[in-house]
Amino acid sequence: MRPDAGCPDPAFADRIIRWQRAEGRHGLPWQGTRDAYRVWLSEIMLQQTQVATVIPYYERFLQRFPDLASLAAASETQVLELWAGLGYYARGRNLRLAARWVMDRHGGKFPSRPEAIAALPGIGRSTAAAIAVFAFGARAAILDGNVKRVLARAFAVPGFPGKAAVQTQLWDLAQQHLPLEHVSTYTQGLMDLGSTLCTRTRPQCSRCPLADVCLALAQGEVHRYPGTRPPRTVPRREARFLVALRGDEVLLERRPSTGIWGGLWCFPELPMEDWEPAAVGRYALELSSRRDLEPIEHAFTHFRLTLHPVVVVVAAAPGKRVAEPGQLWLELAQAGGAAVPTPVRRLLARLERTQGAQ
DNA sequence: GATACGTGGTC
DNA sequence: TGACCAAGTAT
Repeated sequence: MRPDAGCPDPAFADRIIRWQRAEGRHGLPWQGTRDAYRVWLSEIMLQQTQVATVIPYYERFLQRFPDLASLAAASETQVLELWAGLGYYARGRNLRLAARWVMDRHGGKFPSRPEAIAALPGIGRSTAAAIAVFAFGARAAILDGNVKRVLARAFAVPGFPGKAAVQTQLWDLAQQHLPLEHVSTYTQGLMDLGSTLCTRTRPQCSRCPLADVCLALAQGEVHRYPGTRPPRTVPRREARFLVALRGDEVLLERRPSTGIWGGLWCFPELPMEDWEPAAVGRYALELSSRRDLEPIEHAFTHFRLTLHPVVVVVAAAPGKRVAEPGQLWLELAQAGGAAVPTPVRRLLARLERTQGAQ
């Protein structure tokens, strides 16, 4: 690699490129293609989500929606059925919206300039750069969790990367050290380094290609970088789930697109106290029996939720077979494939077992 | 600038 | 058990 004014230290990139070729990951399902649709899909699924979790979702999604046009033609619920369990459901909703945007405004051709890519919903600076690099061979810097950790250690950048000032420094470093050539190998190498050697706990510095130049290692303070998040108290919330059974069917309701589990189908949420009038009034149910289930604990990043399911058995009303808009009577046997969040899926599976046993 | 947004793995 | 966090973005 020849010296370059735009790259103050080509040797840094060189170490990573050589290491990636010899020791990096090469067989991941989204590698070995420059199909922008596949690259894009993988980058969205990989946001805040580990590789091992993504792989089966990625394969299933591609089988069902093999190209951008098929995704653009899908309903939101169809997309969310394949996203269910992966989390951060705005990613799935935005993926579909972006596909329609590309069909309508770019004639079905995925944009190649990072600025145009970043204009699509669900795509920020880092994801846009990753797509531009891997699908179009662009020269652009990414900054994901792996890269933040590698750069914070290599250049001993103090502070929590969630803070804007720290993040700005890391973006500058990422931009400055971009090589002129082999950008995709370099980019993949940075991520591979962060995920296999330069890990949060127990980094394997003895095998690291940056060991000679890493400032954190020279200080003997690798564990201090990157800075840790300031402590936060996790609030607790409670919610009551109405599990309405009618024969072998259960009532689900589509959640608003804002807020937790947006756009997914879920048990209707009722007030914790005095829930029966709401159940009767809002859902026009005639309750013939009721039974409390064991509370369910569900932990999110930003709060803890205790769910209190109450099972009510509803008389089959021949005149009311059709659900209201936004409501759905689903056969328990079909629950496994529905666009429902994980705790709902678990509860549906439990119901199917107990109902089937009766 | 701070917070909302999921789930599963790790220690 | 609980804290922390992973191929971040939107508001």
